[in-house]
Amino acid sequence: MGQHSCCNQQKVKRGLWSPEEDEKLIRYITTRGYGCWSEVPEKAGLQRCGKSCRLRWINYLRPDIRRGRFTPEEEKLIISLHGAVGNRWAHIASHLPGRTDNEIKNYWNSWIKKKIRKAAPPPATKKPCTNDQHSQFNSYVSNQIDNFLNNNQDLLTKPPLQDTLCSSPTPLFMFDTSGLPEGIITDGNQRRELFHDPVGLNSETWHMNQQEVQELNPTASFSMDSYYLPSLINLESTVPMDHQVQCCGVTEEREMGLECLEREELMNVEWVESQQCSSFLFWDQSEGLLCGEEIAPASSNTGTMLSSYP
DNA sequence: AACAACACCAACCGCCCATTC
DNA sequence: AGAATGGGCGGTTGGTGTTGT
Repeated sequence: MGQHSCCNQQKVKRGLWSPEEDEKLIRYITTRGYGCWSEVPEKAGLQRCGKSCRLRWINYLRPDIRRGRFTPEEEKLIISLHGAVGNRWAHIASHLPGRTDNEIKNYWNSWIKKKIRKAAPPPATKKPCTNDQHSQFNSYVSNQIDNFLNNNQDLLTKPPLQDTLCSSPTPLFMFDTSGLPEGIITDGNQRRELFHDPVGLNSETWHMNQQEVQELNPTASFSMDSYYLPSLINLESTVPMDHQVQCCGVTEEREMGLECLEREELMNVEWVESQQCSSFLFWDQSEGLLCGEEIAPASSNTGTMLSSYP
């Protein structure tokens, strides 16, 4: 297919938008709304392609855009979400009201570049990888862990957690959840994963999502009766004994989303500490990074740092 | 003060997918 | 059914501002 027809026109202007163009686009959108973007340029009197107009509006002009530096809370949320879903910028952006996918992507890329530049050579004891993809992915996850640790120094002073997180010889993998309907999946005899949209998270949302799951798959089952810390509950009851599960938390109180993952059995778990927390990263001995976030209400006294040893 | 290197980020590109014809 | 179209998304580029020498 190639380029969009709207962008084939020779007369379309490219490059930075002038204040006059912005004004035209704002005036048009605020009075007429946006339906068909390909019609916008002509009707708004702009020498741009519709796609360019759409991008300009979404990434810069719309009134609910939140500009300025990312707050530490936003940074941590991005880290968590990126750990859970990877480069799905639009998905991540949907969890940060007022932020655009482009902004988050730019932030992440410049941040990664910075980290890579600063990164030390990999330790010699690191398990060799079988292929380039594996290597790239391990490096990628290691960066995430590194970043998370850098941003949570105060939480990572406990030797067991710090040691196991930083020096684990285990190759890291992440479950591929792409292609699964957001909200959930269950497959009966393998691992079950539950996801639900954190936007506007509340018990109604949670129960509504359970209902949606049931509609999607009548065999789906739910072990929690509350949306509080379902991941921990499920991990504790479902990860196999010979698996190592670790969790580090973020104590900032904030509303966050939830990526919840269930495993069949979880034994031999040691709750290292109990304190309030709202964000977690989970590792599994064989699977690596499992998921990136968790939610806990301010009043919760559930545990935050979890580690277990085979 | 001048230049180079770096960092940031707006904008574009190209691909994919859903919808329409 | 299949081509055309439009919207959305992630990757990339290039201009500009900032920092370092």
